[in-house]
Amino acid sequence: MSPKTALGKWEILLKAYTLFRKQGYHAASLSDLAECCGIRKASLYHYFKHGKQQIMEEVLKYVINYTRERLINSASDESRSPHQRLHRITEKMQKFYQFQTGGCLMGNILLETAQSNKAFHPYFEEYFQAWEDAFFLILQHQYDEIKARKKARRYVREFQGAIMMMQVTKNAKPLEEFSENILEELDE
Amino acid sequence: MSPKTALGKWEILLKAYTLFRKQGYHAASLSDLAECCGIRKASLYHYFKHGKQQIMEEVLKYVINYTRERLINSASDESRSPHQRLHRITEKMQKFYQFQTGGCLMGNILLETAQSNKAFHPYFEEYFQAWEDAFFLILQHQYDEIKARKKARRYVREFQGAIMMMQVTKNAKPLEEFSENILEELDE
DNA sequence: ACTTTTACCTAACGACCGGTAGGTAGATAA
DNA sequence: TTATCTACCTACCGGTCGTTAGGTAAAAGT
Repeated sequence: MSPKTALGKWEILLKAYTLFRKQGYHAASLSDLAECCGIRKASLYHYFKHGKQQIMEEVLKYVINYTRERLINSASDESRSPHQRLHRITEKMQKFYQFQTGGCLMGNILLETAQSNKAFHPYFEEYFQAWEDAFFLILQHQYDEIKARKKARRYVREFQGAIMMMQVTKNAKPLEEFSENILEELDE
Repeated sequence: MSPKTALGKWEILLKAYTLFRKQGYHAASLSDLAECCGIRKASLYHYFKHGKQQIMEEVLKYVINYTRERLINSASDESRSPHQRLHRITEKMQKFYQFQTGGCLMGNILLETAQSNKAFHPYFEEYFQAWEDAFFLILQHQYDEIKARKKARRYVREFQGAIMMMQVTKNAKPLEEFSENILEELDE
């Protein structure tokens, strides 16, 4: 099916993820992407017939899946206590975002394109809803429905704010402080 | 000094503020800016000899000053109680960001350029520090120094997260919920 | 063996980017 | 009155953008 050195859609998507996360949607060019994939710009259209926007959309889908399967999943681990689950999830977040130069792709692209590209909007909704649901799953055992929802939304706000502040402080302290903070709170 | 219809640096800066806030740094072009100022692109260089980056920097300075003077200032009003001050500040935030299509310029440009343009970084540091200091001023009377600082940093995270979430929900609820939340908390 | 498909390539397109050179009409200063 | 300065202008630069057309060699299917 493929010639010897076939690169595959997957590897391009991974490179695109990193590039878009660091550079943003507009500043990351298809030439840049092609170069760091070791192919020519026009070849990108073999895998992505609809160009840059399609690549971005597929990266957004990938991030949603990855987040669900690798970051958020421990929220529904019924064999552990709420505190254990929250601890596990903050641990994963810290490990993940510690090395993601440029922070959270979803937050970055959201703020860059929200006013100009409505095509991306459904992905943002799904992503942040997934985080809210994850926190809600943990909190619903300790609080009533309304209070748990409210707290979950607050966690999402603070989580994204923390990743934003990491771009200012240039270290992981904002996310650490967020983690400590919500773990303490659950003990009260 | 000026010909009849002189436009002035100030009006250009205001238009640039709105354009950069809505479109972002890279997507907002100098042609766009010139057009919505009613002048030609090259004329922008009369006021801003160093081009786009200088315009952005002066917008960042303007936002810092505006924020200090119009939004944050009530934090140091010694004639009011901490609760009154916090109420006043959240009120102003809501009135301001309700109509700022595209959210917070500082947050938007921070996430878009943090990895590629170090020239803007000092402005981001100053801006977010100003917010933290404002919250700290209010909180220092109720809590010890360390706890007040921690809480102030948390408010900044949640505040920025709330404005980000406004881009997802397309309404002002995240910021409202944040305001309710910190006001309740101060009463405890 | 022959055909089709895959995974690339080279070359070029028009549009637009930020930025520069140099001019000009009108207001101001001497 | 004359000289200077201000606030624009037209015209253009090289470069890069996303995108398209059309080719090619090798692998896969029949």
